[in-house]
Amino acid sequence: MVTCGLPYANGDLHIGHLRTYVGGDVYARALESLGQETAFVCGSDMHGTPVAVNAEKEGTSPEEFALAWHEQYEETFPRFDVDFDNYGHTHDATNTELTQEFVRTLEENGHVYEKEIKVAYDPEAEQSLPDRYVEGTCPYCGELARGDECDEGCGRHLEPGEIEDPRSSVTGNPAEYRDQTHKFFRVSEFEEYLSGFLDRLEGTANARNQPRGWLEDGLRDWCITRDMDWGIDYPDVDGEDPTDLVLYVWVDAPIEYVSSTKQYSERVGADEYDWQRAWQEDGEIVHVIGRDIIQHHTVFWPAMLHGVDYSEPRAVMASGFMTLDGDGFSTSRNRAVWAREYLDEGFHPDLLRYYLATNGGFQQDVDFSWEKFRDRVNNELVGTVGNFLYRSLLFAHRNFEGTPEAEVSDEVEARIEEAIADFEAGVNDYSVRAIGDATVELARFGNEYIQREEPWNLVGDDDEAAARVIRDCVQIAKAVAVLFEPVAPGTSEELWSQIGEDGSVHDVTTDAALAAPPRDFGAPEELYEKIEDERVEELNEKLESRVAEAAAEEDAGETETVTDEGEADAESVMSDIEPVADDRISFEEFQDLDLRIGEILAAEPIEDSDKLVKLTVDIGVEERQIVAGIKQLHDVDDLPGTKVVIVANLEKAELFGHESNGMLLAAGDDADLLTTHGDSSIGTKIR
RNA sequence: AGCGGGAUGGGAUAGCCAGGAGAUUCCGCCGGGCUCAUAACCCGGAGAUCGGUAGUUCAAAUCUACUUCCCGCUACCA
Repeated sequence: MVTCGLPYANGDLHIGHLRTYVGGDVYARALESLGQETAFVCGSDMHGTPVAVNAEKEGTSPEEFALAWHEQYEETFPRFDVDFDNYGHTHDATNTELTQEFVRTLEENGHVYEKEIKVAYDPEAEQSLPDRYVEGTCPYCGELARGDECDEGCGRHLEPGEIEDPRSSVTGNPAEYRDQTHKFFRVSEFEEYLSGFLDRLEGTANARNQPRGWLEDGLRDWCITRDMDWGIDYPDVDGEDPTDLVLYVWVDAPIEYVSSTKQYSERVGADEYDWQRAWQEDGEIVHVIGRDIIQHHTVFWPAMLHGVDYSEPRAVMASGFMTLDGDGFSTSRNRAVWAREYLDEGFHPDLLRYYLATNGGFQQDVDFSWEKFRDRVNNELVGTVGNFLYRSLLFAHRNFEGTPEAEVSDEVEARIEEAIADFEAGVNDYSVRAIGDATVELARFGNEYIQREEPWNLVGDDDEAAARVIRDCVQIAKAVAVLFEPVAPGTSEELWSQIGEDGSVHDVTTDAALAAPPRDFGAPEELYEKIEDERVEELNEKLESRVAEAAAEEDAGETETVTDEGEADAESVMSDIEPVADDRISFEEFQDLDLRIGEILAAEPIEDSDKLVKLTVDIGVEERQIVAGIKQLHDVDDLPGTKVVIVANLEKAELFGHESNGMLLAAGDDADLLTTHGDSSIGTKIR
């Protein structure tokens, strides 16, 4: 039983997200290759306040909003060969019913109680304000804080009602507190159980260790209801509806793992896969998640499972995050490589799968850059794996029209067995990386072997010896197809048919790696293609200009329409003037800035852009081309002759295809240009 | 503040749980070979006292304690 953390139906998928899904898919496929009965399920996470709020912003219903994203995910995963046996969503009937059943059982077993708590309420908008929809002053450190946590200041968790001067982060209205009865899950009584559970838990070290500290601090009971419309209704208990609240999103989200398995079971029949056996009897459950949701999968979720007498997870594999050229992905700054963008660029999914699966330990953070991507594809997939396969199979085809009549040597048989053992060890260690590396190392051996045996010198001289060598190489090629299937399902399938095999490599087990290949096959084709340097440059330029453009738009004060986060918006509601940054810079750091007086010589608007203007600026020592987001705010024809202040040593950027070599300083949304009052000459340094 | 993860030749990484010849792989560098193959592949070499200190041990990258520096989490970002 393998599951992947549910994607939250609130935005596009980028390749950082894919790390978890590719990891889960590789792991599930590898289990199947080892002959294990496996179900691999997932679904979209539809509920929660961000979906409700973003739907409202777009003027649509939460259901419609979430479903649109759900459909996109459902379509995207298969394109990366992430092949779930079932992909559902938390709002479907199966999950709604099962979630309510879970909660009813928890109630029956005495794990839930009611408690009156203070809830923030916006009297003007007539709505209650759950979680982070409240902002105010932290009672401990006096910093601006969210309703549930002092995120900027001391980091303390805040109980409802604690925060001072509460305001709605949506409307800015002052909030008041009202008493409301909520349901609480008695997590605290599971402490002992969970402590034992963590001792038994397998998977990555971060997932096993991180929750320990939390447990030692003592668990707080968990409020499992929210006062909003979007979500799964709190179920009837004893025939009565005890509350008109909905369940907290983290209650119904993990239950989707079970629901999705149930749907799979119902589709293929319980003989084929029995969800109840998997979840309530002797199933071995492996959760593959991102490391940000470790707590939910190692504390709340096992407690819930235990509370309803289901099986506990055997392992949690928590992936590290991804960075892009060393910095974090940022959806709001459009600094990301999007899943669909990758495919639109025409890259084979196997290339990214290989990179994500083997570029570092699963729990390690991994950096992505197009350069690194190119290097690994060209050196390892093309140079090592692809080259070995192509040279071997081409040689076999030309000289023997397929697999030569000969026995596999003991050496090669032993080496393939070793690769299978490595593969299996990777599965047992929850190491996606080891699973992938086992095959690449086998191919590396293949290259050494063919080089050492030099069959090209044997042909015509000692055909029998040549036949033996090539027979070995074809066997290695077949083993590569079988063992590389989890990481590279698409190219492995191609390879499988290249060596003349019928059926699908997805259906065979690792035993097939040692079985004889078909006698005849045709000329092979190259499985992997090199990525050229120009291509990498192109991709980097695209990324840079996109980021620069997003930054320029933000500078121009156009963030309102950007759908995500909402937190940036919230701040502007609180106050029109940004507070002065707490972090002071040193005088030396200030001196790093090369600020100069310049004069605009020429200005022309950039086509297709709302606000960008291309300027030629004289900065004394030279003339510079600078692109600035000021078109709407100034009459472009009036700009020449204006003295401005520019940052001369800012790194170059490309915006809308135009190089910008420096930055113009301007104040606020109106792009009020900075200039001088005296007669400082052009090129004067500002200090 | 607490907790988690990390620190390994110039760069990037494996090994650590189950201690054992001065350590993996990829890139880069130097030299050689081969010519079947996608200017690819193979062989050899230079280069690291495995963040630091102290300990356990016949033996420490690996275990223990302390310490420095990065990254993250702390209850809704994969």
